[in-house]
Amino acid sequence: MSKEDDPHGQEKSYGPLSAFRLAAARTIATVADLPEETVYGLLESPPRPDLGDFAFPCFSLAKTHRKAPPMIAASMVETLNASPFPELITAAQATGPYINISIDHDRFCRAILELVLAQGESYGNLETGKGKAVVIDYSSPNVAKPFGIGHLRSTVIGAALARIHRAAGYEVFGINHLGDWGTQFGKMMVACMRWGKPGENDPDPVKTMFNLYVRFHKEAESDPSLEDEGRAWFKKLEEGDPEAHKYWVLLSDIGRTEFSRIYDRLGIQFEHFTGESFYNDKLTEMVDLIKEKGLLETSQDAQIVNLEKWDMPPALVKKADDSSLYLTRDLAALLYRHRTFQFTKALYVVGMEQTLHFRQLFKVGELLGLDWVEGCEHIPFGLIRFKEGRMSTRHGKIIFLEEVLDRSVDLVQKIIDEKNPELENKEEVAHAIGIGAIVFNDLKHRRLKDVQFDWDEILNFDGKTGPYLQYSHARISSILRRSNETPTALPEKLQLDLPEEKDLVRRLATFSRVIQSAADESEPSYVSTYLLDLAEVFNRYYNLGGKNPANRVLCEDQEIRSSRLCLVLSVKTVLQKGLALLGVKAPEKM
RNA sequence: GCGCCCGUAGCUCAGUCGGAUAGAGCACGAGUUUCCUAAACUCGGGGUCACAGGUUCGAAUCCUGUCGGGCGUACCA
Repeated sequence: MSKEDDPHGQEKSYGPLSAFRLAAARTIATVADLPEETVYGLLESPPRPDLGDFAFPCFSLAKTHRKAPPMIAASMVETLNASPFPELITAAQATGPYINISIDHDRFCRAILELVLAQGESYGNLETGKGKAVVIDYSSPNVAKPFGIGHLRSTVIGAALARIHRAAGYEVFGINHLGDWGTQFGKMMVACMRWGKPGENDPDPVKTMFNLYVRFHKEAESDPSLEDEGRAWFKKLEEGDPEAHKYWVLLSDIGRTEFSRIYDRLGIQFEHFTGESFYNDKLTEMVDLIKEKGLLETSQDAQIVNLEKWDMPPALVKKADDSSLYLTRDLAALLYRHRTFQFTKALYVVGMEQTLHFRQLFKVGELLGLDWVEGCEHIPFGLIRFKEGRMSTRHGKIIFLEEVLDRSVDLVQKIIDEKNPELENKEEVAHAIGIGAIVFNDLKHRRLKDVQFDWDEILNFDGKTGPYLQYSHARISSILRRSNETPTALPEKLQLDLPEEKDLVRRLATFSRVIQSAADESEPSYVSTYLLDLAEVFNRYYNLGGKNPANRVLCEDQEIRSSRLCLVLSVKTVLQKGLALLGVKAPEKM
């Protein structure tokens, strides 16, 4: 219960809501005979908005008061009602074991909407990360393989985390730790030499590489000497063999070109595009350091760090043939990154199957006495699987990301032609929605869950999807266009009396907290879920106008109309901002 | 074998630092458009929160065990 020791910190994290929460806590504290901070920490949200804005559970008082919680609640509310409420508080009522506090609705709406209108797209931003640098290693595809749907996860989760951390005030360095080094490169060289490398005029060099990759692994099953040959060529590459280097340039260029095109489509930019090869000249220093600390051992001709004490298999630093491994390069990268960026946090957005690798990596860092390794964290995520089982590039069982994007955009194109054929810049919108649907689909579930690839589901644009959010945004844009006015300030008297309106404002108020927890837990889906809830309330609200024109935003009464315009503009701002955090565009029309 | 992750409606999931009647979407059935974009909205059926113990005033949530699925477990990344 040490959380309550820091009311200031909490005040910050509740954002614009904190003043009201504090007032509620103060109110309860007077009758509960508890410190204000304790009450502040215990406050909950009632399950239904009509019950009130803050709920105080009386269970914990049962022992000291020697009474049943509902009776405590009732008698405390009686006391509260006997004298006038403090500022910002309008009502207290006992419902079972809870005291529900209602806050000053007008002041609340005014405070929130004023803030959103004033801050615009920076609404929700925090300063918790101010002065801190965070390094995010994400996407990091293997150059020798095509970009499959499986790579989408690291890419979009990492990109979202980069934006979310920026919104939380951090300085972010996104790094694409391209897999452009390692044994698999030697294997690709062997494949090229045996079966022909992608030529200069190859229309689809990626496809050619993919075929070579699959063929190599198929033939290696019956001829294991291929593997040895691959390892030998990688060793040559590391030793600076010119022929090996030539192949390396050819292959990594093909990969880089392909990936750049995909990142463009996804709207992702990296601060650093430094692959594993970048650390080739930094490996010696790393190995020397390990040796210096007396951690290096020779085992079965390989150089290792023994991690038996920590119930882990040994960390392999050098292979028997003295060439480097994934871990060697990651250790070098770790050192380099801290030196270069002085990070407080370093996130590795890499699949869950590599958990052991990162445990070993961080443990070796710790053994080397690098105390800052504490700030390093593996951010794992679940696999994308077929219904029939695992995807495997080696066996050619893969779905290309570009195919998914293409099909999605095509389908959106068709839907637009059907629903809104007059739409200008159709292609641009189709791109925004088609890509957005795929990206959002990947970010709407909690990271750790395995996801099953299903064409029907990924190309479904109804319900809890990216297009649903974009559609809500477009609806608001349409209202604002028709209104012929852009609200810049709140009207004298803010009139938002529908329960849906209050609900919307309440949700707007929690946006910064959502960003905070998404950053703290590296969980972009918090933002997705939040946006879906917000849009759902908005759409319900919007549909009220279908039955009764007085409930429309663009209603007769000028004052109500202005109030509602401010509200929906705020909702639009948050939708747009939230989608932007996830890497999804929000078109004005669709 | 051991380690990590997951198990909530037919399907996909939210809810998980314990709290009020376990919520959505998809699919299925029935409705809503002379009126702010029907990619929307409303209503309906549908649940032993994998199972068994334990802690607690209170457990989908915490602990232990069992079962089921996934991943990993030295020269791949």
